[in-house]
Order: sequence, then C-alpha cells, then structure tokens
Amino acid sequence: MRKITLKHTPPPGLARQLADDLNPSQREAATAADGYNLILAGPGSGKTRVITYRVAWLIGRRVPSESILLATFTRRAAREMVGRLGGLVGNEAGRVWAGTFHHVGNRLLRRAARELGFQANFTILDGEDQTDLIRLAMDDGGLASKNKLAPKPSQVQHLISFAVNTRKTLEDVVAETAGDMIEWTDEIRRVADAYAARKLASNCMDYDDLLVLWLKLLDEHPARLAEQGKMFRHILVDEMQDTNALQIEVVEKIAAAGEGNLTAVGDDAQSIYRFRGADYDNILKFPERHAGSRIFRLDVNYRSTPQIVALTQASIARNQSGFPKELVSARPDGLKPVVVAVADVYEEAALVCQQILETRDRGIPLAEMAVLYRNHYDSVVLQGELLARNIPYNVRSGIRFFEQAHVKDVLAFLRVVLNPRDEASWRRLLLLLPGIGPAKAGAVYQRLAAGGDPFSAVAAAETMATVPPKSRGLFAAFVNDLNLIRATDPENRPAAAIQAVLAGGYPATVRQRYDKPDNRIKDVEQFAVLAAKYESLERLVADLMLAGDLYGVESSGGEEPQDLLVLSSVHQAKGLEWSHVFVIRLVDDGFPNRRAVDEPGGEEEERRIFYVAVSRAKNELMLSYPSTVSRGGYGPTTFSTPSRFITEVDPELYERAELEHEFDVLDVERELRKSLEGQADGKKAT
DNA sequence: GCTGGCCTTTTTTTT
DNA sequence: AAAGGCCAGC
Repeated sequence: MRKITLKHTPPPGLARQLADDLNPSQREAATAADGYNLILAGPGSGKTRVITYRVAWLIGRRVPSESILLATFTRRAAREMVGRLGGLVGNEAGRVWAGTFHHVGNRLLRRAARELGFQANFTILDGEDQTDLIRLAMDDGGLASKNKLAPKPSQVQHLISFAVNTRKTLEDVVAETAGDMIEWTDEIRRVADAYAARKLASNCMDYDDLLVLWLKLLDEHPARLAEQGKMFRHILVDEMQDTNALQIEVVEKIAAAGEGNLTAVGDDAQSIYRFRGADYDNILKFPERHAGSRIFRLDVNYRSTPQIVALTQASIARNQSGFPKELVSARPDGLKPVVVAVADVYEEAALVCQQILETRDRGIPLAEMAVLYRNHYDSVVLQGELLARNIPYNVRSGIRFFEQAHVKDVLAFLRVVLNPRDEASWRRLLLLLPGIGPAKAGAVYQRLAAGGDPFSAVAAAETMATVPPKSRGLFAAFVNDLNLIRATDPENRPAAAIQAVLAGGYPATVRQRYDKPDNRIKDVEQFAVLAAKYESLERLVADLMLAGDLYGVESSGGEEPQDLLVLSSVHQAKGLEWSHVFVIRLVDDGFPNRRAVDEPGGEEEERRIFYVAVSRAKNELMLSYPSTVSRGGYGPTTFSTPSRFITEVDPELYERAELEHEFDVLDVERELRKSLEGQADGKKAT
C-alpha cells in the first residue's frame, strides 16, 4: 500500500512573531514547557499578549485547538483574546474553548444535565431570580421571613453563594461573616436545601450551580472526569487572583485527571473580587500546591509612564500581604498624576467634562479616555453633566441591559418557552397581570407544575378558576399571547418570538406599569435586533444571562456616535487601558468604601482596587475628590476627607492642582445690555 | 388575598 | 432616588 504523508505546517509567521513581538521574559513564559506554570504579570506587562501567544505556540506545536481551555474572567476578555489569536493562527482561534468559567460550565452541563437530575434545556437564574426563589423557600418552610431579626432573603442568598464559592460549610460562613445571624444557622441551612430543591424542580441553575454542578459531575461521574481530562489537554487560567476555591478545584481536578498542563496567569495585587469568594492564595500558594511548577515574572510595564507607575507602586507598597513587586516602566517620562480638590460633586463633574473636552481638542479621541469610580452611583451626577454638554459616553456599571425590568419581562416569555418549568419566569409573567399577586401566582404555578405540560395546564379551565373573576379576561389574553409566541418557531427564531411579545398585550402592560414606557418598548425592539443574530433560543438566553459586559448605551444624540467616552466602575475596568484616566470621588467612605474598611482585610482589598484604577492610565491620570459629598449618594451633604489612598503616599509623586474660578461676568453684562437695548429698540419701533 | 399608597431603608464591587 | 416593607381598604 502506498503511504501518503499529509503535511501540517505551523501557522506561517508564528515563529517570527514569537521572536519579534515578545521580550525575552514574555517569550520564556509563552513558550514554557508543559506542566504547571505560574505567570506573575504586573499591570501593563503584556499579560494578554503572553497568554495569546502561548495558546498560539501550543497550536503551532500540534496541540489541537479544541483541546485548549482558556478560562477568562469576562466574556469581553475571552473575545479579545480569541480576536488577537485569530491574527496569529487564523481560523483555529475560534475552536479554542475560551470563555468564563460560568460560560464553559454552562456548555459542558448542557451535555450532562441528565446525569445531575436536570434537563438539557435548563435555564439560568440571575441574582434577582435567586432572591425571589430564596424568598419563596423561606416562606413555605414557614421560616424566618416574618421575623424582623431574621436574615433577609438577599443576605441568605449571599451566605449560601459565598459558602459554595469558597467551598466552606454554610455553618462556617455564617459564623465567620455574619456572627449576628448565628442563631439562624439551622434555618438558613434548611432554606438552602429548600432552595436547591426548588431549582431542581424548576430545572433552573443559578450562577454558582454552573460551577458547583460541574464539580459534582467530575466528582461523582468518573467517566466524565476522564473525558474532560482528555478533552482539555492544556488549561490556561487568566486573572488567577480573582478565582475562588470552587473554580480552582474544578480546573485542578481536570488537569490532574488529564495531562497535567495548567498555566495560571495573574497578579495578586489586582485581586478585587473577595466579596464573591476570590482568594489570592490561589495564586500565592500555586507553587506549594504544584511541586515543580515554574514561575515566570513579567515586571516591565509597557503601558504607563514612569510617573504613573511610581504612584501605583507607592500605593500598593502600603499593603502588607502579597508578593513584593518592582514594576519598571518602559516608557519615556510623562506628566505627574494630578490631584485636585473640588468643592462638590457638581464642580467635579464640570471639571472632568472641561478636561475631557480640552483633551479631545488636543486630538485625543473620547474613546481613549475613561472616568473610573468605586460605586456606580458615583457616576450619576457626571452623567447629567455629560448629557448637558453633549459628550457621548458609554457606561459600564449599574444595571445591565437584561436586568432592566422590561427586558426581564420579555426574557421571561422566552424562558418559559425554553424551559416550561421555570418557576421564576412564570411568576414574573403572572405577576404582570392585574389582580394577580404573589399568592395567586403561586397557586397558578402549582397547577402548571403538577401537570405534564405546563402550556396545556395554563390554558385549562381549572387554572382559570384559580384566577379572580375580574382578571380572567386579561388572563385569557395572556394565554392567547403565549400560544402566538410559541407558534413563531421561537427555538430557532428568537427574534420572531420577541416580535410576537410586542404584538401581544405586553406593550399595554408596559404603559400601565412603568414610567418612560416608550423608551422601554424601544429597548425591547433593540432586544429583538440583538436576538436576530441568534438562531437558537437556548444560546440567546444563556448568552444574555452570562453577558457581564452588556449594558444599556446612554448617549445624548439620537444616532449612535462611534467615539464614546467610557464611564466604568473600577471592577469593570479590569484588564483595560486608556490614554487619559480620571478617577473621581476619591473620598474616605467612598473610595475606600466605608463598609469595606470595617471588614478584616477590607482596606487592603480597597487599596488593590485603587491600584487597579490608577494603573489603567497610559499617559495622564487625574484624581479628584469633592470636599463635600452626600453620604452614600443620598441624604444631606457633609464635609468629607480626601481618600487615604491619596494622603498616604508621598506628595512628591503627584502634582496638586489648584482650582481657580473664572466667572465670565463681562459676557453676562454684555448680553444683558444687548437685550435691554433690543427691548428699547423694539419700543421705539412700535 | 390583592392593590396601591405611604413609609423606611438602602447602595460596594459581578458571573 | 429607588426599591422594599407595611397597612388600610376593597
């Protein structure tokens, strides 16, 4: 028999790019041998580049793209890396398993849902849905909810979630983080169990389930563990400092079952997600956990000027914990960061706007500038000023697109079509009907859940009998709408289903219940446009629930301008960079957050958040603090002190700017004279 | 048992 | 400034 050799060539130019585009330490990290590798990468040191090139390097060495798992922190980071990877290896890039832990967990669990007692069409609960189900679990267990001293549903939710993510027992978490609730421990445990049962019965998973059930699958189904070990021959974890115990257990288990190739990349100084169980020990103790692992350090900062780097270094040096670092800027000298005291939040907004306009006049596009803040509400006053001055911007904090009430309503229609047992969504839809409150909604859902097919049950005469007489007409219309929606082939054409929602009774509901109904209906139309890109309802719904970076766009103009200023919480700004960065509202009690500093380790966490904020700037950095703010964004204004993160560093490291007020009084006088003269002229004429 | 209106409290950060 | 809790009335 004749032998034909099929030749595979590595992506053209890859070797060249590895040689040209990386400095020696980056290259060493990117081309590290198989096994356990830890890459410690300071801000601006080319972390994303190194990960991307490492994946390209693996692909160049014949590792099949689909056997590489690249766990990122956000969807956006995954998209960016896959995009850059495409430039190196072409189409292969799209075959890499790149996404957040939750996203990958979702994909894997779709295939294995039945082994865990779920159906493949399970729906994902967002935070609000979780709180609702926990409230129900509290109510029908006859637990707590009536007692004022009892933990609130949202607190119970947080405790349960925190325990899952840190792999601690609920009992320990209550004792450690909510000492005042310790007497409720048994009740909370029962609520947790009831909540889990509810999710199972309604075929829903919350965010945590996407991880913990993934782990359960690996633990209880050895065949799945072996399968995933084979499937993921190389695992790369980005932002290792923000992973929690649960996530680490998952990847380490898979790596151990497979070929033992795990590369972790991160920076312990940028660990800012402690509130959801992130533990920078995952990065600090990586070498201990994996004997023989290699450590690579990237400490040249290509992003920021030496002046900006100096400030970031001085700040983070105040933290006791963490690896000591020496980050060196590779850039030429620039301007010192500027610190400005302003009278109040309005003056701050005016200052930032003026600086932004002047910077734009100097040729820097708006998209190269960002305003960062600790808390979402810190942006509200600024947004008003930006609108008034016609500066287009994009906000990345606050309520996400799909979390808005009207979008969630429409999503609830889609979700019940996808998963007819989805209790949270049925309740949401039922509660929209006048005359139906929590109790009636619960009774109707009982009927739906009892029968085999919720859609025939909802149309049954017995169900109608549960509805109060005066609501029956609207209920019948609702059932009719559902049928019309289901008749549009929603599974494959989700956009058509949204159009059907708009064609039914829902817009009338919006007008009756919500303020600004026209805007909301426009949002739903926008949602249909977004949905038109999908040919699978399941994908659309899951993507939406897992899209952390999707926010409503706010801009003054009607049409969408390309060049947008970015407003972002520091958390959402992670991994990004801009030429000019403004960090606002730097007052003690605000940034650092007042509640956080009371917690053990809280101040250091806040300082890391500050570190992340200032290290986003490439060229210029302005820090501002109002001398008066209203506490927490509401209530009366009081005097405030500048953030300790400013006052604790050597004043030589920044330049203090004095604010001078120039009142253009002459202009007003001139205008006044003119109009008075105009009046006088007018009188003469008549 | 539901609704709507009035009261209080809350607001950290997000997959 | 808005969401959640509470109460009176239907």
